[in-house]
Order: sequence, then C-alpha cells, then structure tokens
Amino acid sequence: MTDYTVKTVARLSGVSVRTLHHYDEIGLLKPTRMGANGYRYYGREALLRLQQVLFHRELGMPLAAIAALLDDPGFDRVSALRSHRERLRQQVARGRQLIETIDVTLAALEGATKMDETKMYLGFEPETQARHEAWLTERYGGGMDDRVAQSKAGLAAMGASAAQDLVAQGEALEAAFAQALQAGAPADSAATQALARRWCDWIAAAWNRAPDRAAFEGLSRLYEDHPEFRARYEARCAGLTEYLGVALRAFAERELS
Amino acid sequence: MTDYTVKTVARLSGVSVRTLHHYDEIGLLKPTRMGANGYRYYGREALLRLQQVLFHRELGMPLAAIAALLDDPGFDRVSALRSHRERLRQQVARGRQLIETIDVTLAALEGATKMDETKMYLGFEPETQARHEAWLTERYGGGMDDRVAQSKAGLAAMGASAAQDLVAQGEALEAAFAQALQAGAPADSAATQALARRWCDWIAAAWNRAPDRAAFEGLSRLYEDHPEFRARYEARCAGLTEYLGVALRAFAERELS
DNA sequence: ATGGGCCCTCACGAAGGGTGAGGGTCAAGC
DNA sequence: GCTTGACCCTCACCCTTCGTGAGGGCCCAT
Repeated sequence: MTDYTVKTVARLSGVSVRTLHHYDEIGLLKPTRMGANGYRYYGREALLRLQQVLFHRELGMPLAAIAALLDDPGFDRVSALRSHRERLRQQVARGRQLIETIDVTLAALEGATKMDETKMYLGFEPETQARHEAWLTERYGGGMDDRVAQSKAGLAAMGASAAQDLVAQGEALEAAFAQALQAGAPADSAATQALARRWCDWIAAAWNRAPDRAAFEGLSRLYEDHPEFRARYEARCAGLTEYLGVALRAFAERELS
Repeated sequence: MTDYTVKTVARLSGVSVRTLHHYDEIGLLKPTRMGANGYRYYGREALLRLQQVLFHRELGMPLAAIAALLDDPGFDRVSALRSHRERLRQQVARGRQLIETIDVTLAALEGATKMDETKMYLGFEPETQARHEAWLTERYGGGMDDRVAQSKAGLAAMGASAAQDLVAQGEALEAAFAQALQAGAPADSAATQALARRWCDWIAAAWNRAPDRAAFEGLSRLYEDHPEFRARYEARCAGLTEYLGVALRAFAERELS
C-alpha cells in the first residue's frame, strides 16, 4: 500500500522509468523490495532517498558522488558542496565569456555583410593595401611584402563566408585580450599566452602560412607603430596596444624561437 | 612540403592525435591526402578548416553542427550562432540559480550544525513542538496532530545529516519562492507551481507520507496564520507568506483533488 | 640491421540515460 | 474465462567526444 511501481515513482518524481532502472543498476537507488514477479516496488524511504538524489543531481553533482554522499554518513557534505560551487562558478564564468565572444562574432558577421569593411579591416582594400605596403617597406625595409601578398591571395581564394569568420575570430581574440587586460592578467600569464597562441594561429590562417619568430615580432611592432592599428585597439580598450605587443613578443620568444 | 602528419598538426593546433582521428572518422576534417602507407597528411587548407572547427567548438557547438556549418555554404551562420547564444544564456542563468541554491544550502548546513536550530525550525524541539500542537488543536480542532507525530518519528529515525539536508532543501525552496515573487511571477505561473510541487514533495519527505489536499491546504493556512512562520517568511521577503499560501493552495486544488 | 619514434586500425570505456526488441503480468470489461 | 490494453521485466545497442591501450607496420639514423 505504501509501495509504488516504477511508473508511479516516475510520475511522482518527474524522472523517467529508464532512469530509475539506471539508478537501480548503479546502486544509487535500490527498490525497497522486489516482487515475486520481478517488479520493483518503492517504499517511502526510497522516495525520500530519491528526493535527496534529485536535489543533489539538480546541483549538477555526478551520480557517483551523490551515492558516496548518501551512503557515507561521515561524508563532508559542506566541503563537497563548496568545491562543487567552485566548479559551477567557473562554468558560469566561461559561459559568460562564450556569450560575449558570440556577441562580438555576430556583430562582426552582421557588420561585415558589407564586404567592404572586411576588406578594409584586414587591409585588402586596394587603397589601404597600398598604404600599408608602402609603410611597411619604408619602416621595415621590405621582407614582409610577400607575406601580405600571400595573405591577399589566400583570402581571395577563401570565399566570403570563411573570410568573414576569420574577421570574426580576430574580433573575438581582440575582445578576449581586452578582457584579460581589464581583469589585470599579466601579459605573460598563462591565460594571456594562450590567447597569444591563438592570435598566432589566426595569423597563420590569414597568411595561409605560419609566421616565424621575426615575422610575428615584426607584426607586434606593426600593431604598436601603425596609427590605424593603434586607433583600432585603443578604441576598444585603453592600453590594449602595448599589452598586445608585449604579450605577442613574449609568446614569440618562448614558442617561435 | 606543405603537408603535415598527425603529430605535427596536433602540436600546432593543440588537439590530440586521437581527436584528429576522430574528426577524420566522422568526416569533420579529412586529411588533404592519404599516403600509400596509410598515413594522414594535412595541407594548409586542412589547417584552415581545423581553425574554423576549433573556433566553433570553443563556442560549445556540437561537432555535427560544426560540420553542417562548414559544409553547407548557404548555412545561416548568424541564426545558428543566435540560437546557440540563447542556449548558453539559459545555461548560465541556470548555473547562477544553482549557485544560489548551494549558497542557501551551505548556510543552512553550517547554521544547522547546532542541531537545536534544526529542531526548532522544523518544530521538533519539545517546547516548540508542544506549542505548535496546542495551537493546531485549538485552531484546526485536531486531525493534524497525527501528521506532526509521524513527522517527528520520521525525522528522529532519519539521522542528523539527512535531517539537515531536509532543512537545507526547505531553505532552498523558500529562497526560490522569494525569487519568484521578486521576479513578479504570478502565484499560479508554471514556474511557481513547479516550486509548489517541490514543496509538496518536501513535505512528504518530512512527514514521511504524502499530504492529501486537505492537509496541504491546512498547512498553507498554518503558514499564513501562525506568527512564527509569518515572521520567518516575512523576514526573508515582504509578502512572501501570502504568495506562498496562494501558490500552495492553487497547487492543492489542481493536483491533489 | 637495429633501435627509437612515428604511424595505423581496432576496440573498450565513461555519464546519463534513450529507444527499442522480445516477452511476462495485472486488472477491467465482456 | 478470455481478451485487451497498460504495465512490468531484461537485455542490449545507441548517443557524444574523445582517452587509453593493444597489436602491429613504417621511417630514419647510426
């Protein structure tokens, strides 16, 4: 009379019958008794335990941890909850960052529907292109021209949507760097260096060729020295230009030697 | 010469060799060519595609969706990203709520380390118990006494840590109701009614017996009428007592008839 | 030719179940 | 007493994204 079949327990608790079978299998929730017909019958104390299970599961705790929690009376529930809370916090922080990245990406994709802007940003509009090349040659005495030419050819062959993605990735990386700067992460911190690696990969994708150390360092100087890049980065976040330069060169020294 | 083996690509991109095998298996990233020896060789365009894959993967997109995205040139990247963003937003909101629940739970668990308070809260300290019983009898003319007695026996048999969890769940539910009230959710909204169901389950766990409609409605009146409960709920959030009462009775009418 | 480092193809495993297939059981109505 | 439909059971494979071997071939340098 105080015994419920799987279907009833499922309806009462909102979980599926299969889930109850599963919990039985792994020993998380055994039925109070098994009928002679092989049926599972759950009593009140089983429902109580299921309550506890669902409560902790809702907190995102793995089932094995819940079993340990409920079976070991001396288990330290407080510290378990605390470490679990920390995991959740990181997950939420990461989720927020992903949302921000998506927002930037969306803005870039939508904004770049006029492909002009894309070209202008990457410096492939003929006029901008010519200006950059002249400036590069004057400043660094040639040698980067072929890379820019490669980049041009690569992007031209890439098609519009891939190029837009590339732009979006660049925007996302800039946003990530700005966030790192505002969070006070040192330019040589692990997180920022990971971003530098992604920047390097991004350049490789744009150039259709991985940069060597000299090229990557030259690029970092270019960002700092060229007024159009400076304006771009400073508009996003004050001090971002130098931060980016330092971070990229630190990466170049450590990883591209 | 522009062809990289798995290990090299793995090092360049930061993914594992196994992951590259997997991406090949599911057709997400095929090598540019296969050697006569069965080796995978990746060219520049493969690296570029891998860049795109990793970018979208980092946004939490499932691999199948990434494949669709990259293979269908007419794919609507913007709306895909937007719906993905929405999923992330819900996930973050849920994560935040879970953290809050854990905080409340932790507060309750730590506060309840002195078991006195637990007993007092649930009304099982002898003195409080006696007062409640007297009050109940006077007000509702007996009939709930046996339930309180059951509850007492049930909790006594339950052990301290399970009882503390029960207290914590109650606290979490109260907090959730307070949040619903502050968010402006009507007492008969789906979200609030879901909370009411959980409250009902919680009562069932505490009583060691599911309440019928009369008992649950009586309980809701008890919360509104009894000064100790009123004080408790109003301290948490002004108006919570009535809100709770209305919500619980709406649930009782719909689900416990 | 013989190490040592790559590379390959299976194939099992995990978390939390979903989704059948194939077959037994229970309760109500006729 | 029989049928019907709603339940119940036990396999047992499927999902996702790879990690982690096992067992065996390939390449390059000494």
